[in-house]
Parts: sequence; C-alpha cells; structure tokens
Amino acid sequence: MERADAARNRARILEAAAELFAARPPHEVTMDDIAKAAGVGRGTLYRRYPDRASIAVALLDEHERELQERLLRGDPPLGPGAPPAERLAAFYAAMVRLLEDHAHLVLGSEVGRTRFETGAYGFWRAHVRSLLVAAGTPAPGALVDTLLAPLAPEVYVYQRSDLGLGMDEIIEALTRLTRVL
Amino acid sequence: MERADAARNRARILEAAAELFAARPPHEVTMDDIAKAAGVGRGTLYRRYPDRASIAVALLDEHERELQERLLRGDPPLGPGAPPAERLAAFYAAMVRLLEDHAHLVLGSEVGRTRFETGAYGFWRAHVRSLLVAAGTPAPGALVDTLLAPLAPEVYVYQRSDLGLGMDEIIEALTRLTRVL
DNA sequence: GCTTAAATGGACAACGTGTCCGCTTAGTGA
DNA sequence: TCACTAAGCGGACACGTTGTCCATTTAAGC
Repeated sequence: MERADAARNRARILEAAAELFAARPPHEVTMDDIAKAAGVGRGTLYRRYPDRASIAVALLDEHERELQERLLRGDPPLGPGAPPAERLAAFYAAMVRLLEDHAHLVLGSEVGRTRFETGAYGFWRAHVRSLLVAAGTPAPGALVDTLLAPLAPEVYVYQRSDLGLGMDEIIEALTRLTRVL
Repeated sequence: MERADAARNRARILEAAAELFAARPPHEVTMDDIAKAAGVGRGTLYRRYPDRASIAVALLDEHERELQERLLRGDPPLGPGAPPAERLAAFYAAMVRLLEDHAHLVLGSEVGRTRFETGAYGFWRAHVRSLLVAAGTPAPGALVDTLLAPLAPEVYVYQRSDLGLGMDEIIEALTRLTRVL
C-alpha cells in the first residue's frame, strides 16, 4: 500500500507536469521545473519517475487504456464484430483523435525509439496483428509496424502543424492503407 | 574559397565522427568526444557544426545524393519510365538498403522531428508525391507522409534489431503498401 | 504516545553545452 | 622573401541539467 503523503505527491507531480507539458515543448521542461511546480524536492520526483518519459507515460496511461478497452470490448467497428479492414480504419480514426488531444504528451514520452518500448505500443501491435491474421494476410510480421508507423506522433505533428493538414485528410489517407488487407 | 587548414579540419572532423557514430549509439557521442577524436578544439568544431545532427547530415549527404540522382535520371524501375507503383516499390527497396548501411548515421541526424526539416526528406516527399500524382491518386497531400513514415530510421532499427526481421521481409511489407496507388 | 520504516527534499558532484577571445597560420601583394 | 591581414583555431569558462545521497521528517501500526 502507498502512504498518504506519497499518493498526494504523485498527484501533485502529474498535475504540474500536465500543465508544463501543455505550456511548452516537452524537451524544454526540465525535471527541476516539474519538481518546483509540484512543490516537491528533486529526490522525491526522481524516486518515482526517473525521467520525463516515464511521467508522460503515466499521464497518457488512462487515455490509452480507455481506447484499449474499447478495442477489446467496445461496439463495432472499433470493437469486435466488424470486418478487419473496417476495424483497422476505425482504429486509425480513434488513434488520430488521441493524437490530436495528447500529441504533446506523446511527444514528451515517446521520443524516437522509446516509443516502441512502451506497453501501449505492444498493445497496438498485438491489435493490428490480430486484424491482419483475421484478414488472412500472409506473413504479418513486418507489415504490422509498417502500418503503425504513420501514427508516430512526430509524423502527426508534422502533418498537422507544419503542413497544415486537417484531421480528416489524415484519417482519409490512413484509411486508404487498409487496402493492403 | 576555403582555407587549406579549414578543409583539413573539416575532413578530420567528418572522419572522426563517422568512426564514433559507428562505434556507439549517436546520442552517447558528445561534441567533445568528436573534437578530441578529430584533434581539434571545441571552438573549431562548433564553428562548422553547431550540433551532432548537422555532422550526421553532412556524413549522409553523399549517399543520399547518389540515390536522388538515380531517382531522377537512373534506369527504371527506380528512375523514370516504369509504372508509378513499381517505381515506388523500387524506391522502398533502395531506401531500405540505405537504412541498412547508414541507419546509425540517420539516427544521429534525424532524431524525431528533425527528420522532416532536412532537405533529404523534402526530396523523398516530392518524389513520392509525383508518383502519386502520376498514378492519378486523388488528394495526395497526407498520403505522402503516411507512405514515408515506415522509412523512419527508428522504425527500421526496431524491426531489424529488436524484432529480428530480415531486410527482405521489410521490403516485402513495404511493397504491399504500393497497392494504395 | 511511541516506534519504525518509508518518504522527503535540498545540497552536491559530475557532465555536456555553447561562447568568447587571445593566439596562430594561411594566403596575398610588394 | 618578407610582412601584413584576416580567417581560422582551440582551450578556458560560465551556465544549466542531471542524478545521487543522506540527514531529517512524517505517516501508519502497536
């Protein structure tokens, strides 16, 4: 069990970090900033979260879990029951919405290779893989990550902010990928 | 014109950086390491290359230019003359070979968002876009980056090293993407 | 209340970065 | 060949961030 002061500080840290990440690019937020904003010492911060990434992962956790829940047990086409291609399209659309809302957090947690080491990526991977198998796609091994690659937060932010594309255009492009099934 | 000592130092820096990047993960190579290995002072290093990324870009430059040349004026299916889908497949295969040889350099230069800011990405983008247009694909805007996303070096290294996939499996998966044309 | 073990937080050392400026050297013209 | 000049050089320096360590505090059980 977690001590009361520990729980209180955990909440403070997450709240402060959420505000800071929203205010400026995540790599400009130092651990010290977060500790100060949370009214907590460096040692306390490092005890739970050894780096920025782990904080962002914690912040994302609930949003991702909600989508994971809907993928497993929600209504079609996101949940079970629809044809694989439709489910994949629905997954893409849902992920775009998640990116739209929390891309800054994702960028904070998943810089480059780190992305693949999170539990969430493993989940998306298993989901898409099962869709490929259900569709009878041969040798889904490499195709899974190929299909997940466009969901990298860096790609999304580039399309959205630098290129000025709309959410619907991006979803439309992703939907066309479902033809490979 | 460039002074003789300046040219000599530039060469030394690039050579030393290439060795260091090959030996260990690029983000573990400090600017100081490079300066020392090149037998050059910090100031000299920073004069030309303000950060690791710019060094890696310089190192990659010639390899990328060679492929760019082949895309523009080489034989089909890489160069002009073949159907767009075949040219895209050939492009994918060529890029995989480039990644196989120089992924560590690319990782050094193109961490996360930086990738999209290089001239090379602009070139790949223009190329794929022209293939989409030639194939009569409507609204190629977002699809271009979607199709380039699986070529992110982080994705490649993950597939190759972490998952243990072979080059041919990856090429095969990418080739399936050309169905969207 | 009293005890104990977990939790706290700030001080500290180590490291990487980027800049600054006095010194050196290549190139040019006499 | 020499002297002049401007570009190039390089190391010292100041700054900011990181991650650790340990004396002190505090929550929870008896």
